[in-house]
Amino acid sequence: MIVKSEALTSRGRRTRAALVQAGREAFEERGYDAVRIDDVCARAGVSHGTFYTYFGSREDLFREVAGAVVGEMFAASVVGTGVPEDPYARIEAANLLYLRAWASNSRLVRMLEQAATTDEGFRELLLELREVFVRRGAEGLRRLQEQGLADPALDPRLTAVMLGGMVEHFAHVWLDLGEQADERTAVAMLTTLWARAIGLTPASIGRERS
Amino acid sequence: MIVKSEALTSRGRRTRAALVQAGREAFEERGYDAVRIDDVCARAGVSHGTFYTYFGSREDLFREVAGAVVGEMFAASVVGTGVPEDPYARIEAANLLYLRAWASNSRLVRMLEQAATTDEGFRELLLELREVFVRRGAEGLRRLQEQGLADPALDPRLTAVMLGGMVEHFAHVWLDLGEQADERTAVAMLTTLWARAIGLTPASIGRERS
Amino acid sequence: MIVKSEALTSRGRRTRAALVQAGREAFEERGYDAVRIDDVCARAGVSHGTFYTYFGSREDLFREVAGAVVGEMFAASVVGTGVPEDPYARIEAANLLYLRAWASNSRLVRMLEQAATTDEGFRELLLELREVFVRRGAEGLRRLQEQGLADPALDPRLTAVMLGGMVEHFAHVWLDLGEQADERTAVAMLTTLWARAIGLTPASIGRERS
Amino acid sequence: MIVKSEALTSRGRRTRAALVQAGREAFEERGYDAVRIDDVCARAGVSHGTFYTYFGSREDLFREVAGAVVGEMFAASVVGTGVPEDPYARIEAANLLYLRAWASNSRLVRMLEQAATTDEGFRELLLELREVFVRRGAEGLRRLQEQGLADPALDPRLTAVMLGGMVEHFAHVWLDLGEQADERTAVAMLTTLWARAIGLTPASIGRERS
DNA sequence: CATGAATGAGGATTCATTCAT
DNA sequence: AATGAATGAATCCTCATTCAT
Repeated sequence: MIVKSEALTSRGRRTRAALVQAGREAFEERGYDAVRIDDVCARAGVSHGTFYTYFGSREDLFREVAGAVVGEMFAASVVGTGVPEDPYARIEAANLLYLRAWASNSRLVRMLEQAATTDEGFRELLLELREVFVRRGAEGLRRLQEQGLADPALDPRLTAVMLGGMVEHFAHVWLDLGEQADERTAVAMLTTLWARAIGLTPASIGRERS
Repeated sequence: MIVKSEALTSRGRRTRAALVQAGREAFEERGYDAVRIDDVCARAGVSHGTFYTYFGSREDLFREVAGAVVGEMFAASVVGTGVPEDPYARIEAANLLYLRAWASNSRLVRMLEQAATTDEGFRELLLELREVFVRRGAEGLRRLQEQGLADPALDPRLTAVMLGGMVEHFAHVWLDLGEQADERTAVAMLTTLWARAIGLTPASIGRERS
Repeated sequence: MIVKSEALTSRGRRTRAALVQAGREAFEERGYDAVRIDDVCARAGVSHGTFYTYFGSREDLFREVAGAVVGEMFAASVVGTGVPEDPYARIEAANLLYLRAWASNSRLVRMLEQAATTDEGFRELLLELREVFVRRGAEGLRRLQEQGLADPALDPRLTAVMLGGMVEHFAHVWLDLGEQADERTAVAMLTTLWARAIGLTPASIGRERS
Repeated sequence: MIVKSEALTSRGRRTRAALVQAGREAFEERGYDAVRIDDVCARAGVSHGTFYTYFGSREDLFREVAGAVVGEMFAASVVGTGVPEDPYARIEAANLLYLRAWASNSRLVRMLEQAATTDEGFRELLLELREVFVRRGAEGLRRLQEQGLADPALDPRLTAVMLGGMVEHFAHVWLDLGEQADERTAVAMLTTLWARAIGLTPASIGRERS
């Protein structure tokens, strides 16, 4: 079902936003299947009837929440101004953003993964999300290859999938499974492994620890 | 309450095994929350009353299934006889086993991850599973470092977590999300990235494509 | 509580009429119990809050619609000018009007019947409706009996109830249940059966097929 | 959904029958739309969960009830042994059965009519029910025509539809709408009208009041 | 041991109705 | 007059679990 959102008064918009926010928190805390619609309503301070004014089902709400999360991750992944010139530093900056983006939404993304196994729409959203990060990684590598700074034999996409996966997965074991590490060390390590894996040339690597 | 196999007649043992098998298939196909006890019983060809002769709840059954899966993965992760001497080939062999082990149980492991967010017992099982692979990776790296074949500055455990995560995660995107790659290429790529990341010395890398 | 038209502005009268019309269509199409107040409002192009400005409930609305339908049927049942002198032709003309009147409101009349099982008010309206047709039929028969053209032994009311029922019921099976017949044939047949049943004398019947 | 009825134990059969009986009474008393599943369960003395062991929905239950009613009407419509030889008496006997069959199930048949407007399955059941009575009437007429006792010009089916409708409809107004008449008078009247309408020859009619 | 009938807590959903704007 | 957001009573339906046979 299509999420209802057209033509709302400001009061309506507020209520709707409260439901989305409450839903997001509930999903985070309890996981998709444990969330009861009445929980969300109680959290948002509305009656359960009101829920159905804005959403047709829990899935509808999750669609909305997932969309918002993906949007935020897109926004967060954009390397802002002041990109360093040094390739190594650039990889490091990207990894920091990458790690944070996935870490701060770890639970919801995994719920999206779960939903994707059942629902085609969620699957597409998930693939779209991954694609953004994969593409960014692949393009970064291609640029380095063109500059003669990285191994030209590597397939950019597959490399990006694998190394990106390393970052994503680390975000998960780090935050969800309690693997001990401080962020600085983690990012440094991920960057070292990434840089070496793509064969970033010694000239750059030389600056690694300076 | 799980009735253990030991106390059962052979008929009982057969029924129990049928339930575990049916449960495993059902979990694989539909995901934890979507599995109804009746589904499992129908698949096993027993009445739902019988289920409670052997298991106290769906969670009990899943515990059993998860235990079996983890056991299989342990077994599968053991590099058998005829380990190559060449470090690169050894990494490659390990990666192949690693990839296959995770790929063939991807769905169930992710269910275990999900269950781990709620249930302490499952969390421990999951950590135990990961630990086996992390340890194996860390020890391999430590040996290479001792032999002077890998960068001695790398923290073995963290490196193993990250590079192991790369393999695990690739298994997931490859099989569950449809990322295109054939196994041979994937393993070669994972091995290249892994070897370079740990700074496997040129001597070995030189043999990479021979 | 029904707000009557008299106290309304012209805008109000228009809105009210739109609701009645929309309700009539909705009842026709979906049946009493399946009609939601929101359906009616949507069809009338007003918000559901507005409904309660004019009607207190769905039943109120149906009361209005039923009243309008009954009124139309009364009007339609009046044999207009140019009544034929020939008794047979007169019966035929009446049957045609009768058939059309019931056929064109078949669904709503049956809803009224349904409503009548529960609600005394609807029951009275229904009885009133039937009474008009029964009386007309009974009077027609009495006149023929007085003229010596019909069997004087027949009880006029009971005869009218039964033969009128034949027409009503045929209207239903013809239009609602798909019994095949063209209007001309149906009316001819109903008239033949009616005329013979009351023993319309040969003098008249002789003209039947001329 | 298909009604579940296969492979029941005797206890199950008893429970199921209790639900059907309770449903029948509830439908009779309150009408389809007013029947709550819990009402039926309370009446049958079972919990509402049990209802769903045997039926998937209220509609399913009604299907069953309607089927039973139609079956009974079929059985009741069969003119038993000792059929009179006299055509008039035969029509009278048939009308008595006809009237009783429809009168005793008037409410449920009208519910079936209502259901038929929405559901194809119910429509077919209704048409089947009508067809049995229509055919019986048409065949009776055809026999009389062959024996030269009834007007050979009448279309047997259409005549049966119309005169049968007269009986059906009278059953309704008599029992549901309170039209005053005792059964004996009603049957005599229906028979007189029916016999005359088909032009039953004076020879037979002569015996009418003997 | 196995069966399957019965139970009822739990949760989803609808929709008539109210009311502040 | 009209709006549409909010409400919550009323129902439906599922499914884990118990228990007599």
